[in-house]
Amino acid sequence: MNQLQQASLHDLEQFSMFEGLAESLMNQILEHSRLVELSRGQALFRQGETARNTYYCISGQLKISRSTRYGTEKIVEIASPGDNLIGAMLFNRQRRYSLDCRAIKASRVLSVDSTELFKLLSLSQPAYMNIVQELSDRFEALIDHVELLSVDKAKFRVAYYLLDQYKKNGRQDLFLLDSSKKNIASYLSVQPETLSRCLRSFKQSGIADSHSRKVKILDAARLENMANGFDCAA
Amino acid sequence: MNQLQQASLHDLEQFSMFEGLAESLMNQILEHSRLVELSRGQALFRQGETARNTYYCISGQLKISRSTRYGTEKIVEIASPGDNLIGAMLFNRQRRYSLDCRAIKASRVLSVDSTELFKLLSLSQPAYMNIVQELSDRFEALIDHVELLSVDKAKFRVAYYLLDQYKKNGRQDLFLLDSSKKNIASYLSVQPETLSRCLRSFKQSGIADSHSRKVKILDAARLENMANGFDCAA
DNA sequence: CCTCAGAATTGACTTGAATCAAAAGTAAGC
DNA sequence: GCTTACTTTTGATTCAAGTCAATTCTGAGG
Repeated sequence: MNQLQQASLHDLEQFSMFEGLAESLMNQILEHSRLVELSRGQALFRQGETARNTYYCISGQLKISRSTRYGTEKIVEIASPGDNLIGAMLFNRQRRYSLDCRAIKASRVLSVDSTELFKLLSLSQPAYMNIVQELSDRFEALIDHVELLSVDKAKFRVAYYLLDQYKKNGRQDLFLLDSSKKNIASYLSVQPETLSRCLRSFKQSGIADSHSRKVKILDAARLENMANGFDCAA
Repeated sequence: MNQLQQASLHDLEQFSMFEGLAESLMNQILEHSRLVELSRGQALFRQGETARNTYYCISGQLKISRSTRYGTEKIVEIASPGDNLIGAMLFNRQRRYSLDCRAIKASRVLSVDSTELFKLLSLSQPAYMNIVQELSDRFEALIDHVELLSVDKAKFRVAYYLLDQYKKNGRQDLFLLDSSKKNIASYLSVQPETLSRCLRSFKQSGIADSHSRKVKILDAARLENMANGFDCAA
């Protein structure tokens, strides 16, 4: 975990949490910020550790996961540039990280001292709204994930995921999966074998073609049906 | 949905979100509060509706659930007196409720105008910390729930739930389930039949006895093992 | 450009939870 | 206290997903 030079205003500006803040405040935040570089596979923080810093992904990709009491790893989110690392944004009573964070690719991360950050943000009305907004949005995304996990059919979950990625890529027929299938399987709480078989089944029934990380949506309407739990026959 | 008289300071004081606030602020909040009474089965709000109010459970019991796109209902939380109704606490970008809320028993609820509440709370440093704290805690509880749902063995989920209830009841051997088994099954994302069979299996293997809502923990150590994914043979 | 560990696929098999159906038990509201 | 609707239990069956094992593929790093 390599520490770099001081962060710049430009680094801060790309995160919605810092939107609309006075420049003087931004500069104060900057004083408690630094950039951190991670190589592939390196851990940024582990669940249970004292939560000293709040992190934001500048470049690369990181996975945020829970080490379950069953010894397995459940990926809760795959963070890309522009995302804040949710595991580190929370202020639980014990001031400990409740999730693991590890770089999937070589990554650069903005690190801000949590105590100082909250002290500064609490002085500013827009900053306060940003935090509440961010937490609310994250909460809501997690509720959506709970809904997804409550569906017992793997095919529906995979369809929903593909549809989601399709929408995120501006409904381009052709796009790339944002992570390895192993990670996606963990995110969807299915086994990699099951994900593989689902994708094959989509290929056979002409819904979506896939090869390594490339995905081609062939029939968006049917994919949508599948994601909504219809079209069980496919 | 019957509207009652003005709420009192005493009604507000039992919620952690209002802890440590100046009395003048509390009185201002009170001006935008009212009490609402619900009979069994009545809806308080539905997902998609404009989120005008923030609600707190004073008495009774309410279920907070997501109507899934598969047409099923997934209970996210069962709220008891002292809980705020999480579905109504969020400020998502669309200002809409993202969950359903319905009374399980006849209930009394404190309703506060969201816009005014946030305006008032944002002026106070302790109030700001309370909100962030509350959201963080809720988020973390939801992460725990995601971990639970990621376990595919129903027996482990049920064991975890029983253990959780056991702890919440001060490790008393004998306690009552806080809701119907149908609701608990929905919360655990299993079918009622499966829950029933799990409980029977615990009875047969001498881990926990149960009869209607009464539960008696017979072997807490084995229950803990089961909740942690061991003791598969039982 | 090669090498090699990890990722992905595929097949065979097992298991456990969903589903359907029917009976028994509860408790809410009159 | 009765009635009735709903909840819970139980059994039989089905089928989807996990598991295990073996092979192929891929891409990260030297």
